[in-house]
Amino acid sequence: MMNISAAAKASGLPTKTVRYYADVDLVPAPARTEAGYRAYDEASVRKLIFVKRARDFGFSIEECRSLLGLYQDDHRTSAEVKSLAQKRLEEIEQKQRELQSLKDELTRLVTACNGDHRPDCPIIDYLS
Amino acid sequence: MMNISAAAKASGLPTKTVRYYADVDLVPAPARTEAGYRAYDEASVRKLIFVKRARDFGFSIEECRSLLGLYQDDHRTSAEVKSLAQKRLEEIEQKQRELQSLKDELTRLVTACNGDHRPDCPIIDYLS
DNA sequence: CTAACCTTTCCAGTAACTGGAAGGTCAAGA
DNA sequence: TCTTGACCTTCCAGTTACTGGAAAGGTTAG
Repeated sequence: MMNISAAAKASGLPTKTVRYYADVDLVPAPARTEAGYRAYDEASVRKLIFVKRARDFGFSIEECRSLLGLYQDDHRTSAEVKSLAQKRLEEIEQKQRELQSLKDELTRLVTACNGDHRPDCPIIDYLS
Repeated sequence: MMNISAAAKASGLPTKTVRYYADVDLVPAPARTEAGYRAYDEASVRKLIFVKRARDFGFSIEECRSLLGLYQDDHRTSAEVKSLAQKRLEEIEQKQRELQSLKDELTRLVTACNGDHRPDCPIIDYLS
């Protein structure tokens, strides 16, 4: 059993975040010491690491909750997991398309702008 | 002079958002009626439209505040505006790189996953 | 024993709204 | 004139996923 900062270090998360995950019941501490300190075991640390990876992939806390449920469920099917990952992939692709058209438009404006000391600016003109 | 819902319609923003922009002093209502209703003129509506465009471009409220300052300043230089736009462009490019590597990794996992009724799942394995 | 460092809970703040409640205003129709 | 419905106002709370800080208590090394 380790205390919260050891669990945080082992999972690569800030202590505050580990406490937060316990608060929202995503990865609760499996036990408390006499003094009320959270005590984490190996299994919980693995869950913290799992959640950190999933968060880095952009899964929301609620999606992490689902994934964690599947992670702990020996009877899960890979189809269930794949479906969540595919949903996330589509979100990423949608975001990419949005960013690209944004970038194209902004690039055109930046290119058209002299960027000198004069007040004439196609960017401002476009926004107006 | 028009009331808030007319200004909202003219700018394409929700009424709540127009009120919010007034609250945070981004685009204040230029006047009030006797009854306390916000009264918007043409100039303010133009500012609302300007802010909406800039927000659609992903500029933050604080960046909009700067842009609006430049928009209203006849002595601005196009260099000032261009610099803000370029900063935003770099942020977009950074986000694009992050999304791409995320997508690559997630795509590999999704491809490797059978997505069938069996519990074996490379996605879960990877996250663990 | 004390200093340093750990832990706890709770409260507030972040960005940019959004929803809702309670209550005042206004224009049109019976 | 009264009422109905669509406006408007302010204020409070909630959203996401933490993060910072305060106050108070626990633990450990010297």
